[in-house]
Amino acid sequence: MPLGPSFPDLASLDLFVSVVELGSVSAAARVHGVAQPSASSRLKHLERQVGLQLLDRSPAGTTPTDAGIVFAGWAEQILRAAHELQAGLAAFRAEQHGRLRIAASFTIAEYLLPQWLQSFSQEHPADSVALEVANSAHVIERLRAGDADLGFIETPSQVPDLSERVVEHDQLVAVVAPGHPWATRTLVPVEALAATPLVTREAGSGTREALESALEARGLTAPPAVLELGSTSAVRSAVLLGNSPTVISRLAVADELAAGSLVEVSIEGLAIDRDLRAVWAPGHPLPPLATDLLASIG
Amino acid sequence: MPLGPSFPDLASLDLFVSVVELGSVSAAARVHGVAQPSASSRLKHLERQVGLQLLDRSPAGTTPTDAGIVFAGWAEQILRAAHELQAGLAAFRAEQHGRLRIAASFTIAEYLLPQWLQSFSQEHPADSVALEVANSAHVIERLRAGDADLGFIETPSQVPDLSERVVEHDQLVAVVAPGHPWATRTLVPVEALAATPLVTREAGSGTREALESALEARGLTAPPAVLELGSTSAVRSAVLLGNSPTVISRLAVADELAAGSLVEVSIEGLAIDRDLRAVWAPGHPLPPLATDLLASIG
DNA sequence: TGGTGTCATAGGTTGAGGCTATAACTGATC
DNA sequence: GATCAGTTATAGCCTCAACCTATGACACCA
Repeated sequence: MPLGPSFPDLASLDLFVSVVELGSVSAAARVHGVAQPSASSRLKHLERQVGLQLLDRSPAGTTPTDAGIVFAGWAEQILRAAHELQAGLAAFRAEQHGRLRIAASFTIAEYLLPQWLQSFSQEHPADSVALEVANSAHVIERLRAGDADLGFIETPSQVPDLSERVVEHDQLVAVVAPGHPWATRTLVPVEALAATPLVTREAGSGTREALESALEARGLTAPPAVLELGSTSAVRSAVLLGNSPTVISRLAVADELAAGSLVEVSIEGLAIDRDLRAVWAPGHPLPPLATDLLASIG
Repeated sequence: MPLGPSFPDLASLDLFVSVVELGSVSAAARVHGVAQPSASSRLKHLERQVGLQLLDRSPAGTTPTDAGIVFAGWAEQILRAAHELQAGLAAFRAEQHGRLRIAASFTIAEYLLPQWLQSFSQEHPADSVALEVANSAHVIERLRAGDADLGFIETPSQVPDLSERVVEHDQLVAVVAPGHPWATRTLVPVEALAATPLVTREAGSGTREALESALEARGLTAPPAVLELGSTSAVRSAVLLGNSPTVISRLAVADELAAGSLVEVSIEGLAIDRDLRAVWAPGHPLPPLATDLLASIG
């Protein structure tokens, strides 16, 4: 569902947060490279858009109202996500020209990497990171060929010839809409899952593969996909409307599960854990930048 | 630090995600209430801004490229935060006219409530929620006066005359910049903290109070504040630049800690836990909407 | 071989938002 | 107390970005 027609501008939110931080419209205007009257008018427009008084202005400076303080917190969440996108974008654009070349699988690139990249770029403003996204097999290829310094993959098996370190843990989980009959059951048998058509994300087919092999290990075949979609929010709408479950990386639906807009279903005897691992070629010694990145991931 | 000058528009990101979901520029244009050529040109502009080809167009429809898939995932994170802000905003505007009147403390309103409100408004599109933000004492007042149906507070002590339920757990943590000497120490004594000037957020003074009373319990007085700031990102910059620690709600810095842009410091013998609690007047029976909300919080 | 869908281009119009210049006010300093 | 450096708001002008309608080119299905 689209955003409201008069939703505030990213630039205005950014400007507003700067005003709260700096205590002055003029100072914020300077930081943003615009004239003070422009900033002033943008802020007035912002307040009219949201229908709240956000700032107390005085000839001595500007401070947020109570509503403004809370609003600034909410706006910061948006801006944080925006900065992460910006960091990811820079890495995408850098392609082969980066000082540190990363190849990552889809899931990792979407949900983990932006945060890493953003904090990395804050600590190493001079060094650019190049990002390439591909399935796990291709990531390994790139490392072997020396076209990437550091890879991130999600395959369950170990890779010979490569050094590795587990950096994160993921699970495939079954989720349904809150109104679905499964939502209230404590345990659903595997057979029921295998017999139910699924909505699938089907971007990196790594998740699909993992589901299939887990079911085959129990002598079952994976259920047919009733729909294959290209984005998480498409999956979410389809699950909500279509009454079908989906099996998807927990990372992709962590927020929905926390908010309760999707419900996790325990499948009896089916736990698909997978380690997300950093990998690199032991021949080429790991560049210092890569070591720094791995260290900051924790 | 401000966003880049040519950062994509929220509306364009929203449009792009819709295209990925629907597989068609025309369909996305319809959903967004704009003409197809406008959508087409906005998307082309978006691709020029980010410097990447995001879509494969054909007379049969439009599908995202690999980069487009990942980009859509990043964009969805921004849009999620935007929708949360929108839900919070609606609650702010509703003031006294909402069917469910909530009064919440600053920390809860900033970091927890938007997510709850968003999933709630999806499940109850007809019912509006009114939000008022105040310190914990004032929240209790509003409940007693019957001006609010449900309150959320963060005071450590129990409140007589009110029913309550713990909904979340919070901690005050000490954090420093990654380069700070404390960042590598395993344990810092309380006395060192009490002797060090702090940067503080100082929005809801609940956090300040909690720190003071915890220190006083050990016979210490709280350190002077070297700076009092109005927003989390202001605190973050001050901590990074000024080499001072801060003591702040873990909720407020959870993302920074995860990304490694701030580092948590364990203070010896100082653990300030506090329960975040929903409270309501037992006299007035809890409205069904409030029950639903509490249930979805989990 | 229409018909219905897709997307792109062209041309014209409008309005939002920017800038400069100025005014009104506060608080600190001399 | 007067001046100076700081703050924000208003007025007027201008430009360019973004929209819409109309049209064209191409693909797929019946």
